[in-house]
Amino acid sequence: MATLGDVAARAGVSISSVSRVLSNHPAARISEATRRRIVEAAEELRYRPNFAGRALKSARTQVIGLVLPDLTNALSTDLMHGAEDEAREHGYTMLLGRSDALSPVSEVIARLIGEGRVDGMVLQLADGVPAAGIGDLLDTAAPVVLLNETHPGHVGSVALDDVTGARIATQHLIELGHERIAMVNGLPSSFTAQRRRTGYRTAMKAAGLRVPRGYETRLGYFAPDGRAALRRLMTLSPAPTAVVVANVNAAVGLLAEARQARIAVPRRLSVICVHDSWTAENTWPPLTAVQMQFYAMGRAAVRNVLDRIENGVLRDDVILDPPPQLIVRNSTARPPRATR
Amino acid sequence: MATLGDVAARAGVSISSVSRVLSNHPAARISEATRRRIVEAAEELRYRPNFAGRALKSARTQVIGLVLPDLTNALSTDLMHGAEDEAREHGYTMLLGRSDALSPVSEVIARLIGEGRVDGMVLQLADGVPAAGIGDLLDTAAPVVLLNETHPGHVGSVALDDVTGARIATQHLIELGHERIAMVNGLPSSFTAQRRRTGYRTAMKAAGLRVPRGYETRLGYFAPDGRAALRRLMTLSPAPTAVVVANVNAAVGLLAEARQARIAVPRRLSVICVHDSWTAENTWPPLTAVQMQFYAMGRAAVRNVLDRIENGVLRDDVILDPPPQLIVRNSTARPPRATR
DNA sequence: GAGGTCAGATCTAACGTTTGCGCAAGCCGG
DNA sequence: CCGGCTTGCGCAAACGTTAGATCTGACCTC
Repeated sequence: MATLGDVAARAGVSISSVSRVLSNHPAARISEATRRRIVEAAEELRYRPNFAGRALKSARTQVIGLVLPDLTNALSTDLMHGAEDEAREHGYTMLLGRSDALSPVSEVIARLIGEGRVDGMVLQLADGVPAAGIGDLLDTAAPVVLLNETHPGHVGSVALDDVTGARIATQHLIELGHERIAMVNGLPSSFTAQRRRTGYRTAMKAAGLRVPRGYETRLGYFAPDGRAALRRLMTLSPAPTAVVVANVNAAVGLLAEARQARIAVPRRLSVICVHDSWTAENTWPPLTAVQMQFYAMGRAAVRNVLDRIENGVLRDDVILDPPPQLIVRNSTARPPRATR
Repeated sequence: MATLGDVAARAGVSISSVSRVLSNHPAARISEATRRRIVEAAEELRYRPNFAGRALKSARTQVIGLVLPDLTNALSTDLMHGAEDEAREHGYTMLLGRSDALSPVSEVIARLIGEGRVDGMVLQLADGVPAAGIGDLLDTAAPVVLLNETHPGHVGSVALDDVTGARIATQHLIELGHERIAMVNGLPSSFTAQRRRTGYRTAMKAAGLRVPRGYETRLGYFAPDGRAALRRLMTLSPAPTAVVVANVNAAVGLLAEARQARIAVPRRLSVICVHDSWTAENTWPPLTAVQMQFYAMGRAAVRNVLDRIENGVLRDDVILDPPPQLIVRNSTARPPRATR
C-alpha cells in the first residue's frame, strides 16, 4: 500500500505537504499547483491513509463498538442497522461485539476501550446482569452509552419509551371493551419490564380498572416464558379476556401455547404485545403489536456516543420521536359476550 | 492509559524488556525476578497494549471484517454468531460492515482493507451484484473470502451444500407420494439458486418425475416473490400438489398468500423450504424446512480467512458437516386423494 | 590471565501519520 | 534599502509498539 512518503516522492514534495493537502488541513498554505500535483499523485498510487498510523498519532480510531448480549435476536438487527447507518454518516465504522458468559462485559470493555480499539461504545447488558462490575464503565478512557438501562452516577444512556408503549397496548384493549386485562412481563430485575409495568398500570388506573391478584406475571422475555405465563393465567378465576405481553418473543410462545390449549385467539382471548418485528406478522393469527423504534434507538445511541466524543455532551436519551405505534392485526378483538 | 514506558519506569527496567515479557517473546532472556517485577507493575497500572501502536508496528490488526448486504435478515444473525465465535476463539475481533447502494462493495473494501483496518474479510455480495468490479478483490493486500459465490480466478469462498439441501427437500415430498412438485426459486443470477435448482432437478430425475413447463419460478428470495410465485403456479393446469421453496422468507410469503387465496396447506398443497429459521416455527401451519448450517458457515468463513492469513492456505469450502437437516413440521402431507 | 561464551538487559530504528516550528523568498511601506 | 509581513514549503518530533543489534559483566576453559 502506498504511503504518504510514496506520494510525496512522486509529487516531488515533502511528506508534510502531502499530509496537509490530503487531510484538508484548514491552516495549510499550499499553492494551487502543488495541491494539484499532490492530489494527482495520490490518485495514481491509490493512496489510502493508513488506519494504524493515523490512530496512533491522533489517538482516534473512528470506530464505535456495539456490544450486545445476543446477536441472534430480531430486535438486535434493527438496532444494528440504525447504529450502522448513523455511524457511517459520521465517517465512523462499527465494531460488533458480544458479551456473554465466555467474555463478560468487563473483558469486552477492556479489550475495546482499554486497547484503544474504539472511540466509544454502545452497550446493552444482558437481562439479569447486575449493576455490579459496571462501576468500571465510569472511569474508562472512552464514553460508554447504555441501552435500556441507567446506572447511578453514570450519564449516557438511550432507552425506548417503554411506558408509553405499554400504555398504548393496554389502552387498545380497554377501548375494545376489555376489563379483565392481564400482563405478561419480563423479569422484575429488568429495567424495561419495570417501565412497561408502569405503562400498563397507568392505563388501567386511568380507566378505573383494577388488576386482580395474579394478573401480572413476570417470568421473562422468551417464548417459553410466555407459554408458562399463559398456563398460569388460565388457572385464575375469573380468567382474563385479554393480555398485554411485554415482548414479542414471549407473545409468540404464548400464542403457540394458546393454540395447543385450544384457547381461541382473539375470540376468547385477545393478545397484544410490545415490540413489533416481522415475526409478529407471521404468527397465526397475526399479532397486534406496538411497534418500538429499535432502528431509531440504534441511531440515537451512536449519536449519543458521538456527541460525547466530539462535543463533550453528556446525555440520557429517551426515544420519543417517532413514538411507539400501534399496529393492529388480528390477535385482538372485542371481549366475548358473556363477560360484557 | 498506561503505556509500556509507564510500566518500564515503575519496574525500573527498559521498555524493550517490558515489551518482551508482556508479549511473551519466545527468545526473551529475562531473569525470573525482573519478569515478576514487570508483570506486577503492569498489573498495578492496568496496562493494556495499545492497539494502534501494535498494529502500526506489526501491520496486523487482529480484526476480521464481515460485510453483508443486509443485516436485518434472520439468516445473517446465525452467520454473524458463528463468525463472531470463531474469530474470538482465535483472538480476533469482528468488524461488521454493510454494503449497499450508498456504500458499494468497492468502497467498503477500500475502507477496510485499503486503510488497513482489517487483516482479512468475509464478503457476501447482494443477489444480483454482478461479478464486474469484483476483480479488484484479487489484488488487495488482505484476503477476501466470498460467501455463497465463486469468482473465476479467485480462490477463497465458503458455500453451503445447497444441492443437497434442495435434494433433501424434494425427496421428502416425493416420499410422501407427490408427483407434481414445483420449485419456487431465487433469481437465475443467484449462485445459490443455481445450486438449489440442481438439487431439485436431480431428485426429480432420480424418481423418474418430470418437471412440467412453468413449474419452476425464479422470481427471488423475498416474501413478495414467494407470493407472486404461488399466484403463477396456481394458474397452471394441472396445478402442483407440492412446492419446494428455495428460501424461508419466500416461503413465509407464499404461505401468507395461500391463506389469503384459501389454498389449504398442507391438505391441498404441501410446502417445504430450504433454510430453517425460527420464523419457520411460527408460521401457520409451522413450516417443514431443511435446516442449512449458517452458524457453521460463519465459523468456516472466518477459519478460511484465518488459514489464509496465518498459514497461507487457499481454499474453497463447502459446508458438508453438519449436513442439511430435514425438520418436519406441519406444512407437508400426502397429496390429496384425487391426484394419487 | 587471556579469550570466549552466554545470560540479562538496553539501545535504536522503524512502522505511517500529524503538526508546531523554522526558513527562504517575495512583497510592501517607510 | 531595510525591517516586517505573508506565502509556501520542509524539518523533525512524537504517538506506542516491536525486534535486531549491541552492550555489560560474570563465568568458564585452556
